[in-house]
Amino acid sequence: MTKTGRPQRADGADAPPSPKRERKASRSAMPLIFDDDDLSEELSADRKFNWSLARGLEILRAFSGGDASLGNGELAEITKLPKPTISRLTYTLKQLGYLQLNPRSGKFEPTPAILALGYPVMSTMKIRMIARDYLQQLANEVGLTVAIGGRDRLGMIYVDASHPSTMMTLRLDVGSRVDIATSAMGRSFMHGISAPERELLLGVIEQRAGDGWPTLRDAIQRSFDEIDRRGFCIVDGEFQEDIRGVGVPLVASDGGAVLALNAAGPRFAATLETLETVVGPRLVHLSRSVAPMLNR
Amino acid sequence: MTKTGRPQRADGADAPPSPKRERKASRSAMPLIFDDDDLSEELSADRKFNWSLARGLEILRAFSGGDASLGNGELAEITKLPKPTISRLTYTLKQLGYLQLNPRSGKFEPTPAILALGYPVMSTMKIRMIARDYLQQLANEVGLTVAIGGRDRLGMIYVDASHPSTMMTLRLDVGSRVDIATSAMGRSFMHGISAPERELLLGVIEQRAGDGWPTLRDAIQRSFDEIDRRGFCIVDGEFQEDIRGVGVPLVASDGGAVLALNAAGPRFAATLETLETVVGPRLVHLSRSVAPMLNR
DNA sequence: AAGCTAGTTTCGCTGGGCGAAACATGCAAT
DNA sequence: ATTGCATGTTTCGCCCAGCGAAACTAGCTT
Repeated sequence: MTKTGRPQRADGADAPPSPKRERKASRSAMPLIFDDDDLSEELSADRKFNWSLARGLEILRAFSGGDASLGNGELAEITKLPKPTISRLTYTLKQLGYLQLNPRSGKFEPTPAILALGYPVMSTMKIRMIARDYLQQLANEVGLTVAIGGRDRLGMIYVDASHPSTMMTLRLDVGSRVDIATSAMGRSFMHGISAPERELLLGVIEQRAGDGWPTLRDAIQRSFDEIDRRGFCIVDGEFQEDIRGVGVPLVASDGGAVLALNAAGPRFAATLETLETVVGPRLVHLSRSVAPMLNR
Repeated sequence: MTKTGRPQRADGADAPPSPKRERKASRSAMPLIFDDDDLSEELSADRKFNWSLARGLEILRAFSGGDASLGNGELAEITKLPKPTISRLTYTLKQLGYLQLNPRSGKFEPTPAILALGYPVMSTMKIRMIARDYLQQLANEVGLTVAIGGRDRLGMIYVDASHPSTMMTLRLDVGSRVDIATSAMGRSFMHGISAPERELLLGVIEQRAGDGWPTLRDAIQRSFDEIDRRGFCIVDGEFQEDIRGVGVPLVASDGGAVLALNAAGPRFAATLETLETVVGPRLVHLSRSVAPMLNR
């Protein structure tokens, strides 16, 4: 506290008109961006870190909250940034074509231009070329969504997803995000990374879990054990009520990229037994066959 | 020129050690970002525009050039920004998880986290929910890739794409970019927007086309005429040798969002006659059926 | 007309961001 | 080793781009 970001306009006295609110930490503290993060803060006072860029990107992320369009006020609310700052950053993003102003509502909405940013990720991931057809085939056979995901903060992002032709609901597509701690995919990913990285992640997850940590920790541990034992883990209803899924780590043979595979769907789409006896082993097999091709 | 961005460290004389290179325009001029753009510059001296954010995003865009990974030097090359600036911005993007350093090559590569930025676009576009099945059905029937696209600078970005089950090559997926001036989709889009917007765009395209403009202009005009006459246009080999496609504007009945549909593939996948008699009319029909549902 | 909500603009301050230059590092060729 | 080159990072001091409190404007609602 005490260390305010920028002072208000100069005046005679120290703080004449507005000593009222506590003045939330600004600039130097910046807890906001990493509300949901890991390696987290103490970028503060980092001469190399560019906050303007970080803040602008945080605005784009704000739309992941589920609202199709957001006004400057709402964005200020979500990001905890002061209104004039939001105003300028949204203006910039609009000029660059990443946001457009919906004239009817006076709110901003993200534009297709943003998708262009993600395209390099998709197009250069060898794994997508390699595994595409297998994913689709497996999805059709088992009647579940089969996906590949990589980590983003405390979530897993689908980089590829195949839906069975029958499934019309639960369309989690490329770019979808599932929780790293309570999903089969997330736990499989954590199993695949190095011990130090894993500890770091678990530390942040613990912090965020609060009281629920002991339960969550045990559940995660059980998933790890499952993977040790038979290569895959099953999570039933933890990530989302009525959703169950199987996860498998996907680690390049040379230790390069770490990803994870999953197959998931609504409970009625698969019995636990099917997941154990059919889907799990199939996923493990898939992971084993494509892992060697991941090497750089 | 002459107006340099920032002076170098203070010294006695005006420019003692390095009056060699011309000092390329910086900061105020900033032609670089909009090399490929439209509404373009003269954001210079705009108190509301945040350059740090713009530059950072430009770095992410640089990966669209086709290189899977880029070093700071290459990025400096591409974006025309000075090396220390690149260094700091890539550092920031790395900290935020959008870039990762490939330890083997020492270069940066984009991460799945970037896909999370685009997800809101995809998930909130009603059109995708509505048109998905139609696209897939049409794709299978005509054996071509069928897609919906929106504009990004001077390109069209696929916001949804369905491939026929038979097509393994030419997988232009979500996030793909095709030229606005030489593709059926791009021309259809231009046909759909308001006259002033269209003129603005054509102005920029003209500039960029240089000598080729008269030819290009006529070709675009012919496409517009086709759309006037029968609702769709066919472009054969202009965007890319050996690719042909059909485009149709997709305009919300209330004049809201403007998008475009296309069906495209390698020449052997469809005769011009098929495009004219079958694919074109089908696309027009599709556009008409979904347009009313686009209203906000 | 008064109140309220949402967003923009003003304004003066200042520290965050900047780039030239120096430094570090890695790899080849001599 | 030494030199040379290429790539990337750090330093350093300058200064203006970006900042936020406060004032203002525009739209609604009461």
